[in-house]
Amino acid sequence: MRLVVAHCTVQYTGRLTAHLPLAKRVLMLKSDGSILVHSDGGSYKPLNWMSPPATFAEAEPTDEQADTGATTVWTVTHKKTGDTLTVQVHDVEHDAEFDLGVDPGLVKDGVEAHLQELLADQIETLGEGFELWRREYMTAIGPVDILAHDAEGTTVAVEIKRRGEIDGVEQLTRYLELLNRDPRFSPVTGVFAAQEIKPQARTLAEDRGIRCVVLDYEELRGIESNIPRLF
Amino acid sequence: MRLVVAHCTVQYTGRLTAHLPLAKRVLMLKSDGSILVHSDGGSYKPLNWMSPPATFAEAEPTDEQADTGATTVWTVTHKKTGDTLTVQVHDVEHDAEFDLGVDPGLVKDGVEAHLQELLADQIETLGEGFELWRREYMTAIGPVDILAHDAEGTTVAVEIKRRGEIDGVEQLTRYLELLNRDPRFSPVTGVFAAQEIKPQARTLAEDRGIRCVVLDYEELRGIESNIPRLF
DNA sequence: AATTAGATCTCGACT
DNA sequence: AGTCGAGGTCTAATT
Repeated sequence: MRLVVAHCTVQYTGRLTAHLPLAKRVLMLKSDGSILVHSDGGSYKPLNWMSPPATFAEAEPTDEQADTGATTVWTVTHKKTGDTLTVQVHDVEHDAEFDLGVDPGLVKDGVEAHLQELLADQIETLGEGFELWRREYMTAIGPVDILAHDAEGTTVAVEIKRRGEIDGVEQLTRYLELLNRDPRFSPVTGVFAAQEIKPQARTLAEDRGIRCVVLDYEELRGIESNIPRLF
Repeated sequence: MRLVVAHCTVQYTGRLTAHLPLAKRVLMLKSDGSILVHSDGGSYKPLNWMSPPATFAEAEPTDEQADTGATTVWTVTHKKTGDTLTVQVHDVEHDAEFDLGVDPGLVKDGVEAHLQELLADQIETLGEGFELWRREYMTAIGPVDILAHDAEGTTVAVEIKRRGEIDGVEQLTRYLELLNRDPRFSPVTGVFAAQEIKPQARTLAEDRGIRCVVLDYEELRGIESNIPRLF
């Protein structure tokens, strides 16, 4: 991994052709030959880049390039498609190399799936007398997270999100419409359960007669962990 | 823009929760409060990040954090969603700040659009007696790049790409099916024109009776530039 | 290896 | 400000 801060121009030729005018930028050269060109703004997407596998070549500028102020020219070529990125490096402010090793990588803590598991195991969180009926009940328009029965025996469809937003309410609404057209289930009531429910989503849900329940992840997990398990 | 190379752990909480175990990584802190966490591999997408607008805060580690080796703890919070990224910085190998200024930004050289212009102006490139009829002819499924008539007066639909691949042939095929169902046009023949045509795309096109034409951008532009223009 | 669907998508255009 | 569509998409999972 090499980090360079320098004035540079960049030219890309591949699926499209594009160029960056002369300006000071950060150039990140990875050991697989790939390169990222970042400015001090934007999101995580670089201004320009070359993805791996790629070859990196450093060369003296041509007379013409030297006349414009280039001191070095990098040519990065994609090994499969032949796409090229040409960086004309002008004055260099910083140039350093680091050995990072292989990264252990990102671990995603599947909170939504875990919430569903925990709530299914502790369905009485939604009210006394609740009984779990199905998890991931498949319908024509997708799986309903949880189907349960309340104390009166009425079917309850539960949609679980980590963060409850409007699209989650819409999703549950579609399930409810479908299930309510089926005499085997009708009438079906809805519960929108999330760790956090946005005001807009709550308003929409309650306006549609859907109950909102804020889940306490730590509490659900805490209760769970106190229950001895055999495996 | 601040560049740090350090051993660190990272925790993200927002739409999902995820963490990165202890390892040496590059941390790019932009002046809008955003941060990118890169390893020496992968593509341009960081292992973890926080997009702007965000606030950056640096604090002493708690005793517990210090016990695991953390020397500083960064908390990056998204100003609108409240998503947080927590970086526990352990030993620092490199830490430098740079003033990059505002980047002039990427300029896309619209080669496909330009190719279309040039070919429309020189439609006889496709054969003697060809005459341009329409550019960007709008249909229910999208615009056909060029509609022309050949020497016999038959309608010809032209699809132009910088790089001719299978999806381009599929696109042209859909246009041809549609146009051939319309008695005003039928019969319509197809021309797939590109600077470079992949073998698979050529095979598919010719199998469907679509003619392939490789365009020479420099030549088209050269001829064009020799024609005097008034504006 | 090729295909498909999701993404903390990002990004621009348009309403 | 939201919505829609495309991307040099990238990424992981599946065939």
